[in-house]
Amino acid sequence: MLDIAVTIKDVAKLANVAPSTVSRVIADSPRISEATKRKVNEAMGKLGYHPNLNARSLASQSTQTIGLVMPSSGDVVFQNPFFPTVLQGISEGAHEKKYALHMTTGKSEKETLEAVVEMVQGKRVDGMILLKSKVEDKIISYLLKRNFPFVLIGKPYKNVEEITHVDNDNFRAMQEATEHLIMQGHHQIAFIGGCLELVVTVERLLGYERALRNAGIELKNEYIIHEEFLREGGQEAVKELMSLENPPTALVVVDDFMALGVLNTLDELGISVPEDISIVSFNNVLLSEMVKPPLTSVDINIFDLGYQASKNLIQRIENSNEPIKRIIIPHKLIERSSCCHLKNK
Amino acid sequence: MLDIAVTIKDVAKLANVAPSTVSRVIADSPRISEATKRKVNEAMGKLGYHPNLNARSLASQSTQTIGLVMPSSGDVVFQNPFFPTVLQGISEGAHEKKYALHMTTGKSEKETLEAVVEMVQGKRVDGMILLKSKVEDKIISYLLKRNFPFVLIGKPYKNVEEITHVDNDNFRAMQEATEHLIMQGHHQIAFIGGCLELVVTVERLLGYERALRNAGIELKNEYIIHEEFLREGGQEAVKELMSLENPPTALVVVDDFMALGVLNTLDELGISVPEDISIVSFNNVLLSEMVKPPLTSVDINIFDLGYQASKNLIQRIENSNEPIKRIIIPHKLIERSSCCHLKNK
DNA sequence: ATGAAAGCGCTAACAT
DNA sequence: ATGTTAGCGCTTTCAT
Repeated sequence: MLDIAVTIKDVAKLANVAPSTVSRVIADSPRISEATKRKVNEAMGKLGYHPNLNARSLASQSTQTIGLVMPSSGDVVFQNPFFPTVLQGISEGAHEKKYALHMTTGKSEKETLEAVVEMVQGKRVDGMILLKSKVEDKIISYLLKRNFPFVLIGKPYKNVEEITHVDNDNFRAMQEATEHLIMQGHHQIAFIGGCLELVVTVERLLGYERALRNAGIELKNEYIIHEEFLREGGQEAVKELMSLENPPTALVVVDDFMALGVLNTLDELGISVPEDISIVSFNNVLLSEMVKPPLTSVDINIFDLGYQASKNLIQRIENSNEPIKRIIIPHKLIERSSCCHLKNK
Repeated sequence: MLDIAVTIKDVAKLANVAPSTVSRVIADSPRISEATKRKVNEAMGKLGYHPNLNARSLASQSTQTIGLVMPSSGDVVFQNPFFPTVLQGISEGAHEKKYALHMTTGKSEKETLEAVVEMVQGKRVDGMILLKSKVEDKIISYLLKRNFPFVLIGKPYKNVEEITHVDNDNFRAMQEATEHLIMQGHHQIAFIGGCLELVVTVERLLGYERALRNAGIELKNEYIIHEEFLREGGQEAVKELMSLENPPTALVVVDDFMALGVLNTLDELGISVPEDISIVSFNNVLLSEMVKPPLTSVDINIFDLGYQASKNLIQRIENSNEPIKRIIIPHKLIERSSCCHLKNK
């Protein structure tokens, strides 16, 4: 590799100043005369100088970089537009403050923790963004113990008061989605959600239950389904659900992609949406308006989740007195054609 | 931030050896006695030592990191599973060799180039992966000029012999897709593709034309459409196409998401797939099997595109004599229900 | 097999 | 306003 490796010394020599002066010009220090600034800048231009960021990071103990752990290859989340969209938001927020992103993957929980330790203690990043919290989260414990800046996207399972996090009000979002169906006359509403170890699932389930209780509707266990699906497993679940003695007339589904799977299964069963059954789903990704019927979906503003995460992380990085925050990103029910009033029988 | 910053010196002191010895143990140098290795490892464990990677990078002139420029927020590619999937592949390949990823975004071409220069000259990365090549690509020129290791995903517009790239045989892939339709009796086949400035579009268009020519079918300009769509623009295009005097009986579409848009427009027009018109699309993302009708789609193995890119980049990084390569990832036509034999009239 | 010492290229006190 | 100098924490000759 061609590498003329121009250093600060070369610039200093050419401009006839000390290396520290060059350093100050780079940092745009106020106490350098305009004259020498010009002189130095000229020299930098001539030599095609670019600072060695490793050296800078080493000396200044800061990297202008945010760390991220990607979901591992096998993870379902990858099939889903959530990850790219939140990444886009994170990237945007970082870019605005001239921060870069540093990412690694972990295939197991153990590997993931190691990756985080390497980033943190290896001093590769100034802060971290966590994409989900697990019930007993070692990464969070680790970061908390070291008092290392991080923000969580989602709601922490514990230590809520000590963790800056950006999240939706998933409880209310789901409550409102359910109420939307109730107002359309539905009483038999089933819940189709993901893994119960994820805090978001728990919150939404609670919101669903609250809406039913408020309306004086009895909760039924058979109406609650947890599936990773996007795949076969879910089909069975839906079939069972629909062959109950009293099948639901409406469904809340926690993800548009899942909803698409449900849609297909219903179609196979000869059940039509929204005539026979109404559906509200979540995320409002592009897909939801392209599918048939277009899905009524709760927009949780995924991009903003990421954007606020990096923005607030950087604030915390640059000011260690920044208080712990909980940032709630607004959601909005987008009505399309997958719901309708229950026909009176 | 709590930071006890254990350094190599602390370990050395505790183990009663010189810092250089510790360094050798970390590098697992063969000329250190097993005894001291044990001693040093023990000391590292006791102190919770982790090497400072910036210091290491500075001293060793290597980062074990791969650079990447993300498509900017506005970019269409973000709406599409291509990016996350290829990223997943890249990440997997990097992870296997213990490389991390470093990413930034650029909002304009100028910013993007600056981001690359910062990574390269700032010595933040050992090599780069480029996600697309433009016709006159300044980034490629820059990397080539500096002789900096990089691999391109896609086909270079020029300097093909000097650039390691991983790509599909897009010409053949599209030729085969078109031939598939021809074998089903279709003669009136339209092409719906993206921006002509992307090399991939050009290649596929050529493959389409070749297939038609080989079959002695006349090419019609009205049958060729270029749209970014996923959105309104495309709808119009499809409507015009279908109101031609001789509308096509089959469509090749370069992307599953686009195909979904087309499907919707056709539905509005009361045209049914595959009865009235057949469709072959590209990418074979999860969506294509969930949509109705399930799409016949060319699987281009997006994950592998990314995986091979990082794998080969790392080979090049670790051995500067590694030859320039062209890696062709196989494609495969996955037949589903969006195509059928043309009914004889 | 191990130690001593000189950098890697930068920042930041401290001097002037 | 600018120069001098001492690190940041590691790797790597060169000694021994």
